Amino acid sequence: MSVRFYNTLTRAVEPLEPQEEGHVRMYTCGPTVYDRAHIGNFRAFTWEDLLRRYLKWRGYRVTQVMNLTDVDDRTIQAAVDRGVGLSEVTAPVTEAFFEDWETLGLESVEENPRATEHVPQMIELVRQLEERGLTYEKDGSVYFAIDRFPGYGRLANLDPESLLTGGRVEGDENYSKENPRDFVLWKGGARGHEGEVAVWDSPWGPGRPGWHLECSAMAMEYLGETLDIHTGGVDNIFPHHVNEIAQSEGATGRPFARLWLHAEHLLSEGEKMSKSLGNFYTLESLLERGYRPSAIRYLLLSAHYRTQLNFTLDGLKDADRAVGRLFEFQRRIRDAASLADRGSRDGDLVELASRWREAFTEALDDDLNASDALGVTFVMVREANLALDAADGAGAGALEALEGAVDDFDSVFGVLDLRAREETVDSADLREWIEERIAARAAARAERDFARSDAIRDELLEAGIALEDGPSGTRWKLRSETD
RNA sequence: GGCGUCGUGGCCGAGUGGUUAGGCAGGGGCCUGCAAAGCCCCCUACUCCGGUUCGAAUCCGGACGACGCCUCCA
Repeated sequence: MSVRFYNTLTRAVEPLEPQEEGHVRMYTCGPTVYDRAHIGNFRAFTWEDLLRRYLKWRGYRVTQVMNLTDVDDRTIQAAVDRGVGLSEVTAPVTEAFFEDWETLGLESVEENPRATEHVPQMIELVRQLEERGLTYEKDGSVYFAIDRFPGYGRLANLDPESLLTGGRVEGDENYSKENPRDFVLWKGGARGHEGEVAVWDSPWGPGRPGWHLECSAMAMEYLGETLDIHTGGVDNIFPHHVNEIAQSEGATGRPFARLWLHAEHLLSEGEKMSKSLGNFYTLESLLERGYRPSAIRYLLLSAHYRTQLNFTLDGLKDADRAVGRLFEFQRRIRDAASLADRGSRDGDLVELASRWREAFTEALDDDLNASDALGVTFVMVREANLALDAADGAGAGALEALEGAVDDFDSVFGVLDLRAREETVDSADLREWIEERIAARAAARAERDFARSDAIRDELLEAGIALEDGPSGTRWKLRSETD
């Protein structure tokens, strides 16, 4: 079986069929950099990272583009409110965004184009739409006439005729549309303070691009007229993606994207996590509370991307323990690998690793079923632990196979790598002190002076270091602050 | 009102016709100077009411409930 996904456009699961054999061109709706992203925003980005990593693991070359929307109503408003230029608002937010990105172990994508650096491409796109007679101009603004684009709203399963009969009809009251359902491509003029922070020349006079336009222009600039995959959150389906389709296909006459993938929301206190409801956590705030990036990443990935995931601090603790179990397993395999070959069950374990790989692939091939993939991984962990517990457990071949399985797992999920980073103590002085204390304790234990031994253990614990005595000596690790 | 998703054991969360999901918590055991950590074992659920079927958490109908979108939104 091949890799397949639920396509919002057709409401069916379809195989991935890149236009170019083995090369997936993917566009991801990125952040509007007006304010720090919250963990709900990062659910989508983390899922997209899983998608990217999985496609690569499956042997595809991936070219992924994720935009940065650095001009829109909110960024302009923030700049005007603070009396500064647009970039003074967007630059620090963008920087913080990529810090969080890095913290969650998200891979860099091939291109991160900024809207403000692609205004000429957007203007060109509007010109093409104009040539095709899909637009009209009014008071220096250009609008897309949805009546002239057959199939408008198909992605959202919307009937154009009934659009806006029940919802908000007012829309953007600063602009005068022929049809309230039309959307603006180019916002003309320099009304109020807007002109001070965001204005470009255009064939229709000074103004700025409308929302939606940057994604169409930049996606086609870097990936061509037809994308293999377009991703985003479900709240982008309408109007954003519907309008992207209208703009792009209106201009090129060709399908804009073959597969439309949408991530469901993170819930907080039973409702969509959002800035407006105030029920959100930023990554920073979670780290301040002592939660670890590996746990956050794991929790975000542990539910299927098309189901709403209720985000709780208790859930984060559970996730931290689950990552710990995997991390311990990896450590066990690596420690065992350094011991003498003693195995007689290599065949079984090599076969276990191979069965795991098959089940893992099957799960993720099926619309990126991460929960299922985690399930089969934990089954492998249990079975392998069981075999390793046996006296004649595993030899070099088996350990290599298991280590390979864990590496494969993490090249897709990326949580063990984060955990390893978290467990690292950078200070050489501190490491030296810990080793010295452990040696002192070992000496005390050798003399069976357990009072002194326990005092040293308590001393280290006080310093945030937990000791673990094992068959091959004493190991130490950092205590999780949420323990 | 229109469109859509969903209701699984203490919690989280897969599964779409018959066979163990999985994680966390909880209980028991092994290991240990004692611990901790780790490992193993146990814990068998599917909102309700009808229907189809030899058999339904899974399909169909209905009820109730939750969440989202309907031009700020990952």
